[in-house]
Amino acid sequence: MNLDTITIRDIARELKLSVSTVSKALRDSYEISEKTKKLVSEYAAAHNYRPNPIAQSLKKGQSKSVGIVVSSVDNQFYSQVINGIESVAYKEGYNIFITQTHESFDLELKNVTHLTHRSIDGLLISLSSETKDVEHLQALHKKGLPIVFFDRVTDDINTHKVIVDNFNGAYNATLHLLQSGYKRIAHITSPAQLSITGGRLNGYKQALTDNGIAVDERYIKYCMHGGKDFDEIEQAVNELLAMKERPDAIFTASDRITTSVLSLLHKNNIAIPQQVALLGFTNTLLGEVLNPSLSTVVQPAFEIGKQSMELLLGIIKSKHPVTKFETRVLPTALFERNSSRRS
Amino acid sequence: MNLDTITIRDIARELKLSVSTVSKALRDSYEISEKTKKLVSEYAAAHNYRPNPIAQSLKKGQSKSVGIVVSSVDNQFYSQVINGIESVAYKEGYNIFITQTHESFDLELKNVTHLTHRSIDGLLISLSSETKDVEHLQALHKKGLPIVFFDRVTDDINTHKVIVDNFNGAYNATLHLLQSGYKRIAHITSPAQLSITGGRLNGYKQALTDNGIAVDERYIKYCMHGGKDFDEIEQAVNELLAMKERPDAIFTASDRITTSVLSLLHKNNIAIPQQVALLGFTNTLLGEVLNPSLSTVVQPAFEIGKQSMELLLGIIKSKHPVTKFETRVLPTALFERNSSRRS
DNA sequence: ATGAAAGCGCTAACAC
DNA sequence: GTGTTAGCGCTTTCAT
Repeated sequence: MNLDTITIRDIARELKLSVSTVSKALRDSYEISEKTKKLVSEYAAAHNYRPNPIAQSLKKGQSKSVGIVVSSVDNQFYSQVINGIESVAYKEGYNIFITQTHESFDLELKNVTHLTHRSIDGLLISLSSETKDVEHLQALHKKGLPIVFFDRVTDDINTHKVIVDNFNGAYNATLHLLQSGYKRIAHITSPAQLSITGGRLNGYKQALTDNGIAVDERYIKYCMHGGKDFDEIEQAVNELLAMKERPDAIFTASDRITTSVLSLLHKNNIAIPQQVALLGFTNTLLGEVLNPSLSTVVQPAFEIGKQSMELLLGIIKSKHPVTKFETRVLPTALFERNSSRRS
Repeated sequence: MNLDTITIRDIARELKLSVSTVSKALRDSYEISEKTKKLVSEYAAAHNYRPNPIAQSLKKGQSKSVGIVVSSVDNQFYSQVINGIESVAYKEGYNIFITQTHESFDLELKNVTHLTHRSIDGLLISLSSETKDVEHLQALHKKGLPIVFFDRVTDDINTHKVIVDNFNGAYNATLHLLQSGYKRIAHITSPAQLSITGGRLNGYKQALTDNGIAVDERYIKYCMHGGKDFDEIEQAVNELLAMKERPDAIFTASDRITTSVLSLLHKNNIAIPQQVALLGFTNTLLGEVLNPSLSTVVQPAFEIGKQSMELLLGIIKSKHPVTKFETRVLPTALFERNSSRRS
């Protein structure tokens, strides 16, 4: 739809000037007399002129917009990250476009393609849980599109990244469960190819071995769709509950998985933490008021978004190609509540 | 950024054809021979040609994109609505841009302006809680921008709307509290100017008077920022708790308010429902596992999004200006759980 | 200080 | 069946 009724051409015609003079006057060029500038800007204001950003983008190849790709905004962690991104974007006059992959590689590809073709100046992305191959992003990166990864990153592309200390977050969480007296600690996590999975898994394993407990692979369950499918989480929980040596605690590795496991334990009438304790990564604001109050590993989501956008703007605004990149690792916070109370 | 290295011009040069022939071949025009079409499309595929939608938009004044404006994606209701919108948008080849107002009129204006200037074909919007004047939308509507309102609508613009039956949702909720034995039922709601506020307030009042209970205005609290500010909700709760005739139940009118009130009652060590019962509008998936399990009025959020997008596409695709509009009113569902159990 | 004109990538009248 | 050309709204040399 073309809603901008008045164009630079209209102004030129009315004021008996050329389009270029009007364009320059509007952009406050030194070539134009103050008198003309005043004339033009007043006419423009009076007629509510707005430059057409589509035409500007086409011409300048720059859009003052950045794209965001997350798996789902229906997730406190990502919505908080987005708020952090917005906090710096708006301040700098950038607009953002939010898209969701729903953990699908195809949708990730589609969204990234659409965003880049609508001329974004940069991309902020957390990979879908299906994504194994990042060639689509590699290609864009090589063409010079500024990209910053957060949360779920890839080693295959050298650019800025903002993540949390997944290893220590998981280590401390598992340690807390051990210190609370739990011995058979299960772990339900995302697909192995996700960057976050490895760090959290290793932290969990290390805490066990450091405390003289052997890692039992039967206690480790992967949700291939990153928790998008309630069914796969249910299957994991059911398998754990059916074990002869049933785990006495579950450590969950992502937002959706954590809250879903809580629901499933309720559904199965499992007393928490008496029969099975629960502690997991989640940024829900409701930890305190869940039944029982939920022990959580919380990520500084707003800060992740803020720093990601700052780094992205650094690349966008840089005069020279950026070749030196950094990976920021932020700390997580452990909230010990009743779901992991000493049994 | 211009990332589309290969353009229609490049293809034309390589194949020794004109740009228009290539353009037509790509668009499968009847004027072009099969042989040429094949040649062009194969070359395009081989070189990963993608049309530049910016240029297409500029030319055609059409973008195959729609904009969404909600107060915050950090809200289960809106994120579910968005999923509903996406479900039909993707099927029809449309992309969506999500923006947030954070209940600010200024941000609403800014987002709407940005979206329309980036050439969207239509707008789906739920008003911010600050919005009293809809002139900015009125102007776009008059210029012919297809708009569909959902959730928080306005009477001042005649277009399609998708809402829920707020009156009956609130009536039935209040009735349930009355039937459970509660007598002094407070109501915490959004600002009075929001469309949803009136319906819910009236349903609440009607249920009281139908049951011989006089409406007491001191029991009705408005949160001027729609629950965005935790502080204003806290103040409302504190005022209610400090009353000599303290309410024995609270009926809350929106997602954020409901969960915040639950947190606040916990914080004040109020036994739910023994001291104060709680029931409210919310689309949280965690109702069952809250402490106590939370009685809720749930909206068909996905369906709201789906129908809104269908109606919007109806306007977009219509050959003639649409003048006959409808308002769809969907039912809410009441889930009776422990927070409103008979005391 | 101002204007003419080219061009961003594409589409579509209108030629040939 | 294919090519030429103008133009979407804007910016930007390059003239004047």
